[in-house]
Amino acid sequence: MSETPDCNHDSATSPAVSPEGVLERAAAILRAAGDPGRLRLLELLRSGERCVTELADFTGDSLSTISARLRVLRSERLLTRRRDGKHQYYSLADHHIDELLQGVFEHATEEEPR
Amino acid sequence: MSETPDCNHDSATSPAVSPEGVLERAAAILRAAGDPGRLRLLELLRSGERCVTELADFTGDSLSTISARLRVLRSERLLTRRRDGKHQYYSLADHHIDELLQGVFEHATEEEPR
DNA sequence: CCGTCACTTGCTCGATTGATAGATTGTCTT
DNA sequence: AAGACAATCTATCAATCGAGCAAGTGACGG
Repeated sequence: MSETPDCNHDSATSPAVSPEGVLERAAAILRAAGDPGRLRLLELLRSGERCVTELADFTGDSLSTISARLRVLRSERLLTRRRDGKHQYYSLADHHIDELLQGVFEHATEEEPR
Repeated sequence: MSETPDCNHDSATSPAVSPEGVLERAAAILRAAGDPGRLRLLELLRSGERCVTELADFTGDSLSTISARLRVLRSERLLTRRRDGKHQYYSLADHHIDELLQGVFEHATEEEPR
């Protein structure tokens, strides 16, 4: 039973690892952003707050589709919203999100052009 | 047909938007990283290259599960691998990935303790 | 208060995903 | 060349996801 693995990674010592909760949280954020439809919304919101109808106009998708996407993003706290009369104005939750988007887009841009 | 939406976002002018390809690429990266199992692997690899068996040991998952996760990450070019004898050593594809992970974990850590 | 505009929610359906077992390939060691 | 070990591949299954439609809610405007 006692394994003596052939593979001698000389007790390479476990690297520090995030607690389970943080990991789940981080994964949830990434997954929420990891859909083209939702990512487009995040990108649009980088330039400031927008209401649902505006976003639907930009993307050409139905109101209810946009609303559903926004709900996912908001449930992972990537977005906040604010009501003004009939309108709900959505915006990025904080500057971390903005930086994250910046980073991903840079990376995607520079390896894409091939 | 000509709509005069009640909503007067005074021609808020379309924000600049990434070309479709970049958006898809960015979403694919995020989606690949957006799974707790895969994200854990990425995190482990931040401290240097590891072989599949090592990773399986750390996480407690089966070899074939780890291999499948690594495949997804590699197919999105978040990882590279290098063979050395019987072993395949995986590592992060570049420093952008490392920075991205850093960013996400910071964000997840600071809002988690709620 | 009644209608309209701006969204949101509930539901169903087809598509994608992730885990797992088992067969297979590749690389030493002898 | 045979056997053992490392890793990958294939096929299957359940679970989750995203789109779209239809019905529901909330805030004005008359």
